[in-house]
Amino acid sequence: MKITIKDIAKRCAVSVTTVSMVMNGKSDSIGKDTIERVRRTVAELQYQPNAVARSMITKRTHSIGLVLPDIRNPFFSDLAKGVEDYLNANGYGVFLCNTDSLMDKEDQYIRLLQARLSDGLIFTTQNTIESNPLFATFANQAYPFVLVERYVAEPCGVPGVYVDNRRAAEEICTYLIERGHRRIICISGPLNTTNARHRVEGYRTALERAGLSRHALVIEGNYRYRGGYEAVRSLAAGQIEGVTGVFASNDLMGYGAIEALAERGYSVPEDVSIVGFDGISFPSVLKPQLTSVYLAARQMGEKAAELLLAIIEKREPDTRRYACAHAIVEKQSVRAI
Amino acid sequence: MKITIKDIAKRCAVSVTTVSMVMNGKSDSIGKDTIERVRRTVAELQYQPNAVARSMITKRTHSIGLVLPDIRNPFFSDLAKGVEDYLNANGYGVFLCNTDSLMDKEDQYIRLLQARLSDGLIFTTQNTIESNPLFATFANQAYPFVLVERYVAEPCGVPGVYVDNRRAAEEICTYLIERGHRRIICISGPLNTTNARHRVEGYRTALERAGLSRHALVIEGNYRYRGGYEAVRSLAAGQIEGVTGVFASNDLMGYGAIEALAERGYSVPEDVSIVGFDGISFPSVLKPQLTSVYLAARQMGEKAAELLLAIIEKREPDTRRYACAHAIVEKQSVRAI
DNA sequence: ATCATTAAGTAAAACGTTACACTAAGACGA
DNA sequence: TCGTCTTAGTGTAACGTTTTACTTAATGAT
Repeated sequence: MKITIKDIAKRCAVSVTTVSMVMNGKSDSIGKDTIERVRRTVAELQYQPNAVARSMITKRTHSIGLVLPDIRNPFFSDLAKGVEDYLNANGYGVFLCNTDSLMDKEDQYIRLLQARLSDGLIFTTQNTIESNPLFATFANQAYPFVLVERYVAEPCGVPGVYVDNRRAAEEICTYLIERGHRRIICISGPLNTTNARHRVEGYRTALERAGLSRHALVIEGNYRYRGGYEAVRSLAAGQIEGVTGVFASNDLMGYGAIEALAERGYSVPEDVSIVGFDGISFPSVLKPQLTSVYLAARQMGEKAAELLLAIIEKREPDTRRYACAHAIVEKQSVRAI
Repeated sequence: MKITIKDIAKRCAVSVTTVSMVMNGKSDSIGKDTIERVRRTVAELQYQPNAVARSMITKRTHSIGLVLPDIRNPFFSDLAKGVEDYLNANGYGVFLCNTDSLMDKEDQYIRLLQARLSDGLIFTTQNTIESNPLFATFANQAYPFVLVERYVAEPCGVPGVYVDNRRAAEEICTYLIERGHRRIICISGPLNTTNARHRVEGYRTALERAGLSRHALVIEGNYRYRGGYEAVRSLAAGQIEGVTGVFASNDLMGYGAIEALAERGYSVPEDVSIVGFDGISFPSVLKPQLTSVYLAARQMGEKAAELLLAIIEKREPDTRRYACAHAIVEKQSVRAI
């Protein structure tokens, strides 16, 4: 039999209220010796308050949900580590939810978490957030949640941690242009996500400014290794002819592109230069690694966790948005021509 | 106001019992039309049973804890994905707990999970499990848990998913020996963990059989990139002279070793061959990747989850141990001499 | 006409806490 | 002596379910 607060109360010949107060540090009006007696009994019987019963009253579970496409993507495992570190340090637990970028798995998870056990949600889904009807539900119920690296149409005022994808993409593409590249193609993320669209916009802006718009070519990918590989394979000979630069909307696709390029006889960076986006890191002896826009996934996770906790603890909605800095990190995938 | 079972009952003019029964499919003795009426009202008001209240009675939270050193290590994120996929498909949630290989963080987490919200635990900690007093606690309370890739002294009969580390290590070292290597050193994991010790034993056995014991040299690492790097740096010139083979107890350390070797002027695999252990995977265009013992982390996770669920659902202890297959996968880090 | 059986429910206890509104006893000042 | 304060608590409702044992009305068999 699991031991309960009543057992402690009985042993100490006090009321359960007293024990509860001692346990929760609300012992202003409890005598020194009583406190001591309760403490000793608790230690002796190894009493642990039943958190479920406590949640029943407090309406708090001290756990939150982290919804992301796939923990195996280093970007997300970094992010998850940031979230978990921050929340753990603050007494919260983290529910891990991989959606595999599937809309229904995502919906299912959200409902589950909301109904079940979580005080809030951190969201990094790949899906088109704008169209998700659950958003309205959240807003109505004032259910705390924070977005990471995903946008929603402005009117919503959804709190979150964001990157200036337009600008970052423009910068990294300009970086290629400054190194003499003229024909640059873009492998984008799923175009139903706002962040993918913004990255494409940045790409277009950079080309436009340099008067290279006529060479613009966007191939839609899926943010996966295989997607980058397929994107390059799908190119007609005429489309790839003369291309010296590739902008991949995330690093994983960039690596996939390198593989497909190699199969077609182009080596990186000798024949074609590639830049990526998100800056996931691998053991540094592995080569070639992508020159990329580094996104500080871990810090983003920490910031998101901080924001969510603030919302949960204030018990009122918040619409803050944190911009997350980005920086170009040079590796071995670009050659100046 | 969150809507409750009472609201539904009132609207339908039935008792809460009836609603509860309909919700839980125990509707053998409820009329067709009543069921229909309740269902419609539930859908209409978007009622979701409060899982905390339910847990109060059923003593089940339908969530489990996954305790591991660091989700950013690809071995663990693969494993986590396996765990999560299986459990999610079976209606369970997963609490993610990174211990950073710190004993106190681990203890803290275990207590938290046990008291709080989880029906069981999956354990992949780096720590010396044998000495953890919590083990006794588990056994006494019959708290369901499963170990993955960690051993405990036999008498305990702890259920889990295991690899035959001795044999696998012996095999991969023999693989090196067969390719002509004579002077092979070993970078081990923390020697207070059983799996690290077993891998060292396998290494020693392989050398012994080939009559090479006099060349045996074990340097203790920590299963991290940096640890492998430092291990090689710590070698005296005389110790590294003539070495042509390195057995790293996990891949991350193997990559770290490559970096340190490069700094000392040895290239892999031309001057020194390296084999790893666990077979974590990176985008395949990155080179050189380690020839390693592939461990099927994801399947191990799935199997562990399956085992845990079986234990939880049977409500009785289990001592099954699953052996997990291993296989040598050849990449680019070994040269025959 | 009576009894047993079945179908369709219901009332209330229980789960283990916390929160709220009380109280009893003593001290202190006037 | 009375009234007020303070100290050190206490009793009980409430949280939202599930579970158990019970009820009622209709039906069918004898």
